[in-house]
Amino acid sequence: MSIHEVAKLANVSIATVSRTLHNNPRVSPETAARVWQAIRELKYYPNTHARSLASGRSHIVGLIVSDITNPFFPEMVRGFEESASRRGYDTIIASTNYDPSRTATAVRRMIERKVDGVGIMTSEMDQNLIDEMANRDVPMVFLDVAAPSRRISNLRIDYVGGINLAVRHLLELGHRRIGFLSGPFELKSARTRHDAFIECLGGFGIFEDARLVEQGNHRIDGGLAAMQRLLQLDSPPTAVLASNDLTAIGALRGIRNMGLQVPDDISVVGFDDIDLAEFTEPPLTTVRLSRAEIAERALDCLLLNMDFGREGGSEVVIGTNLIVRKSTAPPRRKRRAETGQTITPAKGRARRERAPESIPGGRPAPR
Amino acid sequence: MSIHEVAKLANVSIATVSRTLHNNPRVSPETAARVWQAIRELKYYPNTHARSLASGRSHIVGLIVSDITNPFFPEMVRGFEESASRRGYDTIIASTNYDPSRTATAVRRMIERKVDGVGIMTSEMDQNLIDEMANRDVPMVFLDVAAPSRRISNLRIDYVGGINLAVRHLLELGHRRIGFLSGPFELKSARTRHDAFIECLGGFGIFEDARLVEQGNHRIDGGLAAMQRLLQLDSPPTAVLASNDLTAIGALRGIRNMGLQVPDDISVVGFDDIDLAEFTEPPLTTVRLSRAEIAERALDCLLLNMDFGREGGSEVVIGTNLIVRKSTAPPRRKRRAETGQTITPAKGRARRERAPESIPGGRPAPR
DNA sequence: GTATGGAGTGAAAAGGTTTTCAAGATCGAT
DNA sequence: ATCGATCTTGAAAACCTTTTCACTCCATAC
Repeated sequence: MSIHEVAKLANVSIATVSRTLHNNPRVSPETAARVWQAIRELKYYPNTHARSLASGRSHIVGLIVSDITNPFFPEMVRGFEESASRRGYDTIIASTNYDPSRTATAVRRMIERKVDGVGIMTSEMDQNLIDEMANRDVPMVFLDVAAPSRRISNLRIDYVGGINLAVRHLLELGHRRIGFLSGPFELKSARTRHDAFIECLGGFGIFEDARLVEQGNHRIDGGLAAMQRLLQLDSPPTAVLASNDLTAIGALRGIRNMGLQVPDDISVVGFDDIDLAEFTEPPLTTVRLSRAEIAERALDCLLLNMDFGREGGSEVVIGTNLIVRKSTAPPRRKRRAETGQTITPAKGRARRERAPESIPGGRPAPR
Repeated sequence: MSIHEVAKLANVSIATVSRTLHNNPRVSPETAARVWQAIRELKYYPNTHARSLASGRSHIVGLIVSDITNPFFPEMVRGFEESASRRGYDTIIASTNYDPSRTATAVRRMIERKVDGVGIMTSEMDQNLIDEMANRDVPMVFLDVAAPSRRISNLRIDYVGGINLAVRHLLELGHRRIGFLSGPFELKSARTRHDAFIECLGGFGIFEDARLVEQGNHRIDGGLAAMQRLLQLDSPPTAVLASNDLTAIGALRGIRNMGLQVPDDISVVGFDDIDLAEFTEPPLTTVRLSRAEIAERALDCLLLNMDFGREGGSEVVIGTNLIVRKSTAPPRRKRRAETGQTITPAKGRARRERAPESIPGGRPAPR
């Protein structure tokens, strides 16, 4: 059943039906009413394929993520799909699983579907594939990858700001020996976070100590293992910052496995604020990075670059802020758990940097 | 750039190009070679919209889930997208967020895109919408909703089997007072799981005790609250089975908050085996329900119903199995935590059913 | 009474592919 | 040499919509 039957029933031409469907003001109210009536009567749904073919716009946006199974992504996917839907676009999704061949397939599919834009939320993307799309004038938006260029926008995450907040928070609590649990260095986003950490520490006048950085894999098991290595040091850190929340959760576990307590023995700060962070034991202090905002901005960028043939891509900064929960506290203070459980004394480890000097340029610790 | 340019370059008609693209055996090898060469040379990608329009098949499948943010779904989405992609289909996704209007929109979009099939992984779906699709002969596959019918398949999850395994496991450990943390009864899937539990208990000759069932919301907070209510009972259960893992995780937390230990004071069993279950504290014993399998079978059903115009839908049973981790143990036995922590004695609560009678029809408890 | 202009509508082309039907070429058999 | 069968190819219709252009009315202005 097509526009023709509607036209026949409403006793108009198909052109008029089409115009009516698009609320074109040039069709008279009476005619429009008749047409809508016919549409309802026949339960007519326009054929998007014909539509795309004729108009050249598919009203589909693509979303490529590296691993939808990583808790960071579902919230983003949902936001993206929601935003897109609200603006009249359908979302076709691809989870590449870090596999280049799957990524290539995904790109091919996007091109074949003539997507009106694509969000690329994985940093591991072959330049050839990007070019392939660029050549076809597909607007793209990346997450923290490169400078914007023709029809290519970039969402720049304010890692430095977020990590600064986290580090300052720890410094204010009195920590001086702060460890970092990085992600896998193959991942650009992991490197960026790590570099921000080092830079930030430098900014506070604290020298880098390579032993305090351990590499995880952005998953729980990696965080656990990395934390265990850190705890093996002669003088382990009194606080650690993790490259993402999953890593932090692993760290929480690693610390508990050693018979230590968070935050009394060691403070832990995560990054991302995934849904789960609120529910860890103890609830995780973490740097929040709003996935909904990322999604929304991504769509903004895409639409901007397709609706007006505006050539230049934009760069928009995604802010971060610190969510203080229960996994951070001043160093070396013991306190009783609310449940009344007896506390295991931290097994005698050498500690240093006990002196609560004031933070360079900061205010005194809150307690 | 279209099939025409390829045709011109290869010096054949567009019909031949089309045939070549589909590996139609009636085009001679030499011609085919020439055509492929031209395709490569021009980097030609077929236009799927034209293709869909002409052929009537869109090679798109839809996937409707209730909330992609629920950890149960991402793994399924990934599996679905992967399976679909492997078979040459793109996936358009919709997360309805339990909102009927969003669901309606989703269905409308699916119809307009002329999806070749749709997986409906939310039990809350208006019959009108289903009819709308059925009238258009869209193959559908549901997760545990109704009996199969014309072009509608159903994946039946063996809840009863899984819950039986769990209950038997607990009985064998010596538990007799087993609580149930249900999901919200508005959700059909929650009711199904609850009913299976009651039925199963009956099968083992244990009477239902309504006080041992508390309702959560299939999320962590709901599980926590429900568990707290359960612990308020004069004689709380020695083990609880949760309607899903998130609820179980909440229960874990609720139990710990009361100063009790899992599994020493109370055993907890989850349902689903989400990725996270392996990483809870302690690791969660749970009934595994493979999302990858669900996804794969869903596609199977869909393809079956579209490729051959096979009218009848299928019903396929998705198996479940028990993954025993560390959250279950015999009741009332104290043991020291490996960490050497002092154990808080369970605050003097009345307990019953201590007698380790043998399980009706079961073998003796393993220890 | 004739231009002028705008509003409302329809006819038809265009968009890129699949698919049917027909035709030409080639080959083997008679 | 002719007929028929088989293989290969091309022409053209069909899929459903958007969009341009042109046309008809009708009202207004001169």
